[in-house]
Amino acid sequence: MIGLQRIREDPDGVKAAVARKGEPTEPVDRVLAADERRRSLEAQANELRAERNAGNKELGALMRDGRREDGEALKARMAELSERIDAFSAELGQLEDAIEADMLLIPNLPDPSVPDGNGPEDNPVLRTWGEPRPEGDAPPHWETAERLGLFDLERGAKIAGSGFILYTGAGARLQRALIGLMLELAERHGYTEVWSPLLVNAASARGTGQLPDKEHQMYVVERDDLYLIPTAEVPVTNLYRDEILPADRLPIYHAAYTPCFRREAGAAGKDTRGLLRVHQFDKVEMVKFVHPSTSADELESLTRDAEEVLEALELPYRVVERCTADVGFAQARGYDLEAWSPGVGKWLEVSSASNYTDFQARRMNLRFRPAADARPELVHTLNGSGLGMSRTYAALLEAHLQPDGSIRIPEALRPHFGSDAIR
RNA sequence: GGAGAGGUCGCCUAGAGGCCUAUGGCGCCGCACUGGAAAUGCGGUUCGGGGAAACCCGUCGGGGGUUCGAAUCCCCCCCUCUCCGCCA
Repeated sequence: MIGLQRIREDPDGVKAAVARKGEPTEPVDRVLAADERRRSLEAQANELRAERNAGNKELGALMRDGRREDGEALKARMAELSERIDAFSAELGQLEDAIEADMLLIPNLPDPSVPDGNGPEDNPVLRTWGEPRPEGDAPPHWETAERLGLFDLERGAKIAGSGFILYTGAGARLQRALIGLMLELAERHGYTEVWSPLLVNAASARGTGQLPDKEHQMYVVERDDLYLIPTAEVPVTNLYRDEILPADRLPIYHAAYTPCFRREAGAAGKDTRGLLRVHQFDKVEMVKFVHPSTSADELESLTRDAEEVLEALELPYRVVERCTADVGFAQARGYDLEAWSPGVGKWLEVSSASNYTDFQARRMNLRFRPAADARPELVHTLNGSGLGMSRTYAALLEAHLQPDGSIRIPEALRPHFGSDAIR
């Protein structure tokens, strides 16, 4: 959610920013009108409430003094007053619900620096690292994985369905090694590890912005009103929901390894082979809670932290900035890290680092107190993958394939994997 | 899943239909005293909304209800603790 204040002060600026993201601006107009009406109604209702409070106080005194007749007369007047207040409250309640519903439709405003664009193809490439192998220099990862027995797609599908990967033997160990390395790097970069629930309640899903707009992406446990997390961002960002943090607690960095569950509804037919688009994948996520004045810099260092994972894995990658069409609904700005996949012939998105500014914090009512006697302010939240496992895994199988058919395990991964190659 | 006890302003706590405009303590902030501090004293200290301000309104886990009036009574839900059951 963005601030109502912002809409009041600069409705045209807000609408222009919303339009840059390709989102509808009608909710902004509706909020503006409803807010004005709400304030007028609230002022009137408050006046009546003040009158009732005073009257009831007087009534209490009359009853104590035993002046029953005066009391009964006042009581009748008060009953009428309450009826009028109820009528106001009912209308106010409706208005507030309408405002709330529209506010949830308004995206975070893109940072002015975000480049314009119509889709991912317009994301400018900021830098490239490493020496990408020529396309076709290695077979697609699913062929190598099958040859070396690293996963069993058919049995995974039998157990749960297509898109649920069963890793086997060295393939399973490689998965675990990657998780271990990523957590080690995150810890070295100052992130405190958390190990979180994999199901969240509706309030948490709403807090980070999965509800209401991304409900179709999540698996729902309807009976218990819980959601399987699509990313660790959801539980970890909600850690401090409804809290006021002392200023000296900031910045807070957390990292978490979790599986992620995504229905990928609407993506049928896209990237169906191998590990490119799956319903369950593993990920180490980094989450930051920071002072608003630092969030721009924090996004840069967060991105660097993710890049270092790719460098440790010796995987050539590039950094792109997401353009207006590709910046998420809740995000103000962000970068994608894409690892080169010579077998598939594509740059695979393995990490996404984003600044949510105060958008999630407002939804979550997550604040900090700048000074002991100051009013609370919203923190800024950021998150980035470090990294998403299945695509990283795919890139690794292709980038490190040796002429003899083995997979070279990069130096940094060896202590976690236990040997220097998969043969 | 069953039974019981609870949930009050950062923490502890009083509160049992109108003297609640929510008490007291701790902590915190300001001031005084001090060379500086401690101790002490005085004042302030939930969060949100409206207003230029004075001030007004809401807020006692959440939501409904009863009532002229609810922290207080009734109903539903959530959470915590204890015991029982089941179980890795």
